[in-house]
Amino acid sequence: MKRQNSHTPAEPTRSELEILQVLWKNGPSTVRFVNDQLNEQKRAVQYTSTLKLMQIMFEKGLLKRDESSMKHIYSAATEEQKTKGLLLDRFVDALYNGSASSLMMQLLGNKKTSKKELEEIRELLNRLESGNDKQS
Amino acid sequence: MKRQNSHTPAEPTRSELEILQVLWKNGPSTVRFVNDQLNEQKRAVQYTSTLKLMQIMFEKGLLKRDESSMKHIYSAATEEQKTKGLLLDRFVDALYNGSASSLMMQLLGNKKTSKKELEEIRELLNRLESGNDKQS
DNA sequence: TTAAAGGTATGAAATTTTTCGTACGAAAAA
DNA sequence: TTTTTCGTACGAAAAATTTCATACCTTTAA
Repeated sequence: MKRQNSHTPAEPTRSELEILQVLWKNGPSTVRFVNDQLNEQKRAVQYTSTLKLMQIMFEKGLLKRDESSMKHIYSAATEEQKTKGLLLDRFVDALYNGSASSLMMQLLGNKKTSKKELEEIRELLNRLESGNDKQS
Repeated sequence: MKRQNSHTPAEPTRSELEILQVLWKNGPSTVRFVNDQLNEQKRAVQYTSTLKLMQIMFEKGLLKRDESSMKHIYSAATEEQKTKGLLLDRFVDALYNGSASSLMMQLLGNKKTSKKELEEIRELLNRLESGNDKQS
């Protein structure tokens, strides 16, 4: 039953991430709702498949749920930013040896980054550097 | 035997990516070499496991190989930048709805981006913007 | 009160990914 | 020549992920 190592936080799989996205976007929801969203926005999937997966995610600690009513209400156990940040870190480590700037090179090299996006990024940089200006 | 849809390019799995990294870094290599690298840098894994995976990757078209000698020499079928770029695109789409700047926000918000990296990114931005300075 | 609709729980099948054992051939060392 | 070493091929087990069928309970409508 090996599943979680405490030092390696929950790692949502692709399918699990889809469910998380629905919950992050729409807030606490029933399985029915999540399943409908998936079918509308992603692909055909059976109700019980979604149910089962969400139950598993609940067991893993990826989701919380309110069982007070018969219709359980599920919600993401962790904030969107936190989880995505974790995944991003993993991704950067796996592909770019942990170097954020390497990833940037790649990202900006990919044609489809607009001038507007570049400006947003620059502003972000400015804000960051003024925010921790103390020392080296 | 469904495996590839032609419109969805080969998607290396986590383990496959590790092997690709070794090949990208060191150039065409034998299974033995790749396996040694994995054991040194990643985790204990049996020779035949690496062999098998590399054979599968060869069948999938992820790797090429030179069979002229008894010791087959494997190499990555696609360039590092191309493959990583593809994975990055997928990643940005899946998590940030395709928005590079959203990803950046996240990335830079994560505490552990060093000052040095921030500078590198800034320089990169400067180079990019001077490189296409014409108009909005 | 019965039937229908809609919910959860659960076991298991189907896939995919990962790992390893065994067989066997070629080359190198004894 | 014989043995040992080092390689590939291959089947299949193990694990992880994803999907679905079935059972059964609760609520609502006939």
